Amino acid sequence: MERVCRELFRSGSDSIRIKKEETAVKNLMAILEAALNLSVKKGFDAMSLRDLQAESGLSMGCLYSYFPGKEALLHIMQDQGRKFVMGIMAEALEEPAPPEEKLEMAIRTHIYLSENMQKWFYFSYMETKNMGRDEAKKAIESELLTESIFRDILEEGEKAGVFSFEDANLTAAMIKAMLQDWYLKRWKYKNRQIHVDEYANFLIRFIRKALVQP
Amino acid sequence: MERVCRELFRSGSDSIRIKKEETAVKNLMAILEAALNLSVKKGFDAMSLRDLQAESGLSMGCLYSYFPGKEALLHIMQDQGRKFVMGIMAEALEEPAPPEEKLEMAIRTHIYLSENMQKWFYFSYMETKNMGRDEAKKAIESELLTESIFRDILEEGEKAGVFSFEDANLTAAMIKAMLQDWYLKRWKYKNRQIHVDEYANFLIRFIRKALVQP
DNA sequence: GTCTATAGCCGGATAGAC
DNA sequence: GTCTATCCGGCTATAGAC
Repeated sequence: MERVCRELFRSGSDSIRIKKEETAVKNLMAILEAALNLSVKKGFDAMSLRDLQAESGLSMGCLYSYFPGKEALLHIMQDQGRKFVMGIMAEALEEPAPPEEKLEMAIRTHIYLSENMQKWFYFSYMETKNMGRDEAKKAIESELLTESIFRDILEEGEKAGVFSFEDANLTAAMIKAMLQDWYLKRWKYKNRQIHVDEYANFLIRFIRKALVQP
Repeated sequence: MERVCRELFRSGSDSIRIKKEETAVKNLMAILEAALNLSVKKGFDAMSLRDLQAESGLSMGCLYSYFPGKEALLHIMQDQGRKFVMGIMAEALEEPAPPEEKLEMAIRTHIYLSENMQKWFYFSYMETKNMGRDEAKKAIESELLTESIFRDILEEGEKAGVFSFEDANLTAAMIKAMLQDWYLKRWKYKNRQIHVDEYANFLIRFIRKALVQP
């Protein structure tokens, strides 16, 4: 969280009117944390800036020296989160490896990442539709990029003769759908006391079974 | 749609102040259709009653003689839709059949139902979090009920020796996640020109592969 | 049954004191 | 850098004419 906020400050967004890095980062953290909590609880639209003021411990006027308006805040949250997530995914997959290992690595990385950033993933998914055309486009591109990571691994595996499937696109889409269930239906898995390791292990085996020739 | 609205009228909800069935049903259809369209486009919260007035062709005052307030409208939409969907699913699965056929029947019914009622399914999923405690509970129960339909079929199949899997609950959850992708990511499948039959056929084979012993 | 007009409130945004 | 006070527009909801 601190890493994200520091980067946001240093990116030199002219909407931040604060000069001192330490105070800026500290308050940005309070703001984004509060906004995420409230958005997940009641939805970004339903969250008023007065709610945000109370939850973050800052005043109305102070909020506005960190972002120029409510809509801009939504974009900041989406953008910064996306950059961070994409960075982690790319980092995890940069070393070459055989397709089976790479698939497992990609699945595990995504699940553990969405475990640690569960609120952001949930928020990002649910609020995509409320964004303007250009921002919605970025969200879609991001979804397709993640999906293409899996599609590429599948195709590599097919060439190498270790995977067999009908349609790489559809298979990748199904993998993505199953990954998303982990952060979208968290209440369900919590109630059933399914731990993240259990979910990841199950999913890897489930997918592997579907990837072999009958 | 007409069927749902007529039933809503006849259920004798005292919030409907209109006496003549034909006018009531006609207007209810206009209202629910408009509300669904607007909710899907911009979200239920962001839809104002003035939007609804314009889209439905009725006046502000008239709207209020069909439902007592905006929040009540949300509940009506959720409730009526849920009743209808559950009725169809139960109807489709009432006849006994071997587990393999039953599984296919359940998957197809759900996919084609969510194809025909795509907007309602999308709306219902996205707006669950905005509802009060009691209504949210009903939505969760409904999700678990659908899931249990699949879990029961899986367990029947395991006893009969035709299916083999690690965990019935998790497997059912994964099936549900893949069914949901069809109506949640409709833009994706539309762009790729994946027809509903293609999706259903693919999914059935994909799941079947994951249900056999390696 | 349906309409228009209006009450009353709440949210986003800003000005300017400290 | 942060606060309080205030403006203004849009929202839900209702009253009462037709």
